[in-house]
Amino acid sequence: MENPSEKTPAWWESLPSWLLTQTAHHAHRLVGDGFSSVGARGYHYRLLATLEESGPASQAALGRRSGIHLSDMVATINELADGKLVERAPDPSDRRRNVISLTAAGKRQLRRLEKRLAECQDELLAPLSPEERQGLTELLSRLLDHHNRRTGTPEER
Amino acid sequence: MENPSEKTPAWWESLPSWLLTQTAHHAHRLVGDGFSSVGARGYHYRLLATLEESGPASQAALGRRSGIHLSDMVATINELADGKLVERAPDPSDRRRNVISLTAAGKRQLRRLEKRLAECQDELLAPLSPEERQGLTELLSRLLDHHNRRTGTPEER
DNA sequence: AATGAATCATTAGTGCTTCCAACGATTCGT
DNA sequence: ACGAATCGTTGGAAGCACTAATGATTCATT
Repeated sequence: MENPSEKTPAWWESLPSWLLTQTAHHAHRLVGDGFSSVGARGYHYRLLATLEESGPASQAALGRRSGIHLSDMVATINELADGKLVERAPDPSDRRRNVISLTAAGKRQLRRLEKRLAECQDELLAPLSPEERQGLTELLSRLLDHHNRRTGTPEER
Repeated sequence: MENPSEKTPAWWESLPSWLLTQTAHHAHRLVGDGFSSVGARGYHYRLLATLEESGPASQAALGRRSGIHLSDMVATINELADGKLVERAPDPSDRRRNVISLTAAGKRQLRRLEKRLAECQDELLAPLSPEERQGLTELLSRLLDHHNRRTGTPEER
């Protein structure tokens, strides 16, 4: 949707689902640009952040904790390992597994990404007052929780 | 993100950009399912709705008004024309153009889609009170407006 | 201990939406 | 009449999420 130049008073533009997806599109673009300005993308950040807070772990475990699909972990780790941000070593205690761990460079990259991310939040919410920001966050949390319960985390197993 | 089964207390999950994109993901899924239950998708709805409120027009004009990229209009119109929901006729006054118009069947389909769409809004906002729904809508509108001004509608020409 | 079930890493491929680049054909501006 | 702009079309890219299949390894049950 690069060019809504001609007056576009489409009535559907006031639907919550539209407002939500379009605003999210802007958010996604902001964050994506922020990440790519340091040569990364969303999956990279999520994996690095998960690694820091879980410590070294197998790809499958990291996938579960970060919400990244097993099959996408492979490429993500490959890319990060190419840049020496992450290390992949076989697990001696379980030869099916690789143990992934964060390098010092990876930690530095993570700091950069966190900084960008914080800037993006501010840019995203620029027109809102602090109270409004908190209100929005709370409403969205409730919605997300509700829908995650219904579909996302089926409490499986 | 099908499987966040293992406790996933990732701290980034409280960031507005995350809440926004994830909630939007649910919204998108809800609406997409609603549409596909009558054999359509988002672009179909947007084009049909735009056609009804603008009347017959060229593909380029419809693209501008609906926010659908020129290159995506082709496939969208092909699909709708296959189902006789829309008609594509050469414009005698400008041989570069096609004139696209809505058929009776297209109008009926539009009514169906609007119905689904309304149902989806309700499902999407289920956990919120009427006041909260309005508050959310207003906050999102402000955000969207702000960002559209900065990037979306460059007031070009 | 043996066997079937589950887990792990990997490859390959799908879908959706948005966008870009390029192309001929046609029309417009000057 | 000329170059510039517009129109339709094709083909491709990216990001995110997900599906299916495979071989290797480990686990759980009898």
